[in-house]
Amino acid sequence: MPLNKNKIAHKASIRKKNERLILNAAEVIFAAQGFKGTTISKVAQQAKIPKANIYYYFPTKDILYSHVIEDICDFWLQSDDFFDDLNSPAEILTRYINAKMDFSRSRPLGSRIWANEMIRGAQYTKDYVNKNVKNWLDDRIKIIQRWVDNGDIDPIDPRTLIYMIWATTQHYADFGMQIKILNGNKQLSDKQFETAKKNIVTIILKGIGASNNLKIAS
Amino acid sequence: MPLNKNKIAHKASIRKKNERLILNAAEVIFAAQGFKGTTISKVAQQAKIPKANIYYYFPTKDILYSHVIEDICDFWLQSDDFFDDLNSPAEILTRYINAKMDFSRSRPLGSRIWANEMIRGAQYTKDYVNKNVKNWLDDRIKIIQRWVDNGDIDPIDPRTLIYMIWATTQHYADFGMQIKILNGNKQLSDKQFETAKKNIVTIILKGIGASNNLKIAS
DNA sequence: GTCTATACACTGATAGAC
DNA sequence: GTCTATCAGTGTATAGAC
Repeated sequence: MPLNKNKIAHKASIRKKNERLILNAAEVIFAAQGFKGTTISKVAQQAKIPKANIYYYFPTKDILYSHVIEDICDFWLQSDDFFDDLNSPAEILTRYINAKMDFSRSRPLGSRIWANEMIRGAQYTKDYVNKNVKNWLDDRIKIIQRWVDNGDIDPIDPRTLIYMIWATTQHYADFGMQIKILNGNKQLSDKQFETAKKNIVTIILKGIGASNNLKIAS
Repeated sequence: MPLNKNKIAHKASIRKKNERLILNAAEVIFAAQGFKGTTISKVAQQAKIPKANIYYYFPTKDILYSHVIEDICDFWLQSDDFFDDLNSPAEILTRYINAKMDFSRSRPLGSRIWANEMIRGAQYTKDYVNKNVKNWLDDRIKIIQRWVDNGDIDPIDPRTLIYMIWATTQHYADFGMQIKILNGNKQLSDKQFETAKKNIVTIILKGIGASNNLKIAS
C-alpha cells in the first residue's frame, strides 16, 4: 500500500515538473511569436520534450495558452498590492512604480503576452479583465480620489494616472527591443535602468503634486 | 498612340487603386491578428478581392507586410515634427502629446501593428529603427537637453521623458480594448478622451517643471 | 488584369506501440 | 508516462485559362 501511494506521489511530481517545464517554454514562445505564431513543436523544442507529450499534459493549444495567461495573472495579482491607508501617496506610488518597473525587467515575457492579448482584442481574457482587473482598478481609483478630495495631491483623474503608470512601466517590457536598438543595440545597463525608474517616479510625483520634497521646499 | 498611353495610365490607376484597397485591408487584419495570424485569404475577404489577385499585387506575404509597415512609418514621420526653437517647452510638448493622442484615437491600427512588431523583436524593422527612429530621437534628446541646460525645465533624463510620452499616448491605441472593458465595455467618449489628454499634458508638464502656470504662480 | 485549380509544406491533433 | 507514425485541415504560393 505505501508503495502504491509513493508511486502515485511520484507520478504526480513528474506531472508537476513537466507541466512547469512546458509552461515556462510556452511563455517564451508565446511572448516572442504571438498566439498563432506559436506552434506546439516549437514549444516542445524549447521545453526539450517530445511534441506528443505536450498534448498529453495540455490537450489543446488553447488550453495551454489559457494556463500561461492564468500564470501571468496570478503572478501580478499576488504582487500588486501596495495601496493602503497607512502610507502617503508619494510612498505608495513610488513603491508601486518601482515594483512594476522591476517586473518589466525581471519578467518581461508575461507583459508581452498580455500586450499581445489586448491588441488582439482580449479574446481569452475579457472575463478576467471585466472582473479582477476592473475590481482592482475601481478600488485604486477610489483611494486616489480620496487623496484628491483630501488635497493630498492635485485634482487629477485617477484613471488617467493609473493608465499612465501602467503604460510607462510596461513599455520597458513590451518595447524592450526598441529601447535596446535605440540604446545603440545594447540592453539598458543597471545604472540606466535605475535612472529611468528614478525619473519616472520624480516626474509623476511632481506632476500630480505628491512630491514630498516639493511640499517641504515651498 | 494616345490610346496606348491612356491604356497604360488606366492600368496604372487600377494598380494604385487596388494596392491601396489591399494595404488598407491588410492593416486591419495585421493589427487584429498579428503577422502569423494574418492569412492572405482573410486580407482578400476584407479587401473584397480574390485571393490570387493579392498575390498578383504583392508576390509574398512578407512583401505585403513590409509595405504596410512602411506606410505606417511614412505617416508618422511626416506628422511628428513639433520640436522647434521658436516655442516654449510647454507649448511644444503640449502639441506633441495632443497630436500623438489624436493619432491613437483616429488611427490605432498602425500603432498596434508597430507594437506587435516590437514585441516580436523588430524582425522587419530593425534597420528602420536603427536609422530613422534613432535619428529622430537623438535630435529631440538634444533639444530637450538644451532645455535642461538652460534651466527651462527640471534636470530630467530626456530619453526617459520621450519614452514616457510614447508609452502613455500609444497605450490608448494598443490597449484600446482593455480601456474599453475597464470603462464598462464602452469606448471612451470624446469628453473622457479630452479629459485624459488634458490630464496627461498637465501631469507631464508639471512633472518636468515646464508648466507655465506654475512659473507664473510662484 | 482576373480568377480557378492545385501543388506542396506545415500544423493541430490522435492512435497505438512501448 | 513516453514516443513514433500518421491524418485531416489549412496556408502560402503558382500555373495557366480567360
